[in-house]
Amino acid sequence: MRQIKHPAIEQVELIEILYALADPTRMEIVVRLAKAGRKLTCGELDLNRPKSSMSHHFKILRSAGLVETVVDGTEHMNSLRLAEIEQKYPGVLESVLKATQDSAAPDSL
Amino acid sequence: MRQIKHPAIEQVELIEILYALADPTRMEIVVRLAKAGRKLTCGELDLNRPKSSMSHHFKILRSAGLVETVVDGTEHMNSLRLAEIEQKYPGVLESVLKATQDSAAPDSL
DNA sequence: TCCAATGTTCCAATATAATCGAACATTGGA
DNA sequence: TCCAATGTTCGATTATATTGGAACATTGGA
Repeated sequence: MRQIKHPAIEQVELIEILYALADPTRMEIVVRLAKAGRKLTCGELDLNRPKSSMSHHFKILRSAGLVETVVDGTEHMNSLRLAEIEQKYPGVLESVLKATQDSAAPDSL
Repeated sequence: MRQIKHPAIEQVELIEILYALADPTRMEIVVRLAKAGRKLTCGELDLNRPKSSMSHHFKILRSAGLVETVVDGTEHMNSLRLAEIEQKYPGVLESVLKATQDSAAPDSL
């Protein structure tokens, strides 16, 4: 397998995006990718879970169209398809990311 | 049971909202409530499913904080908690609703 | 060529969710 | 008081998702 297949933005479904985000592990991955603003390997995204579990979640994130993975040697570099998704579903992903920022350790709680 | 309990907006979790929306039946309910712009009974929202199934989905929509139900005689009037959710999670619900409008039977496909 | 590193795939086990018939609760009206 | 209407709850069944160990594939370097 040289490179990994991803759905074209045309066939990305809103409900699949919502489903993919509706899991704490996957949400965490998405949030970290957004914060990083650069491609991250699965290893860098370590969430203290077995490789097979992480791979499972990445598969769902990819098939939902949220994450793009490019193979680089033995590593897989992951990034958010933020711009594409914003264009097709304006505000959806951005508002979700914004909401996670706001609720994450605010000044006073 | 006189009236039904709902979570306060403070305890409404983003991930619960996403989970609740990530189901075709529930998404359909939410979209119809949004389009109606008024309170609807479960009956008016008929999606050709048994009462017990509908009740199950409404329970999830309520516990996620998306839907408010007030008892009126033998009927249960349902409405979207759009304003509250918009205030807590700006853009999330609105952008999702917008996305469903845009993709629903556009002029050319 | 051999090997370590990075992920994926396979598989089985467990957990969670959806479905829906039947019984139940509540209400308002005849 | 009885009954029909509207939903909820219960319980069982089925379907779908998550989890993680083990084996596998690919790559680059020693």
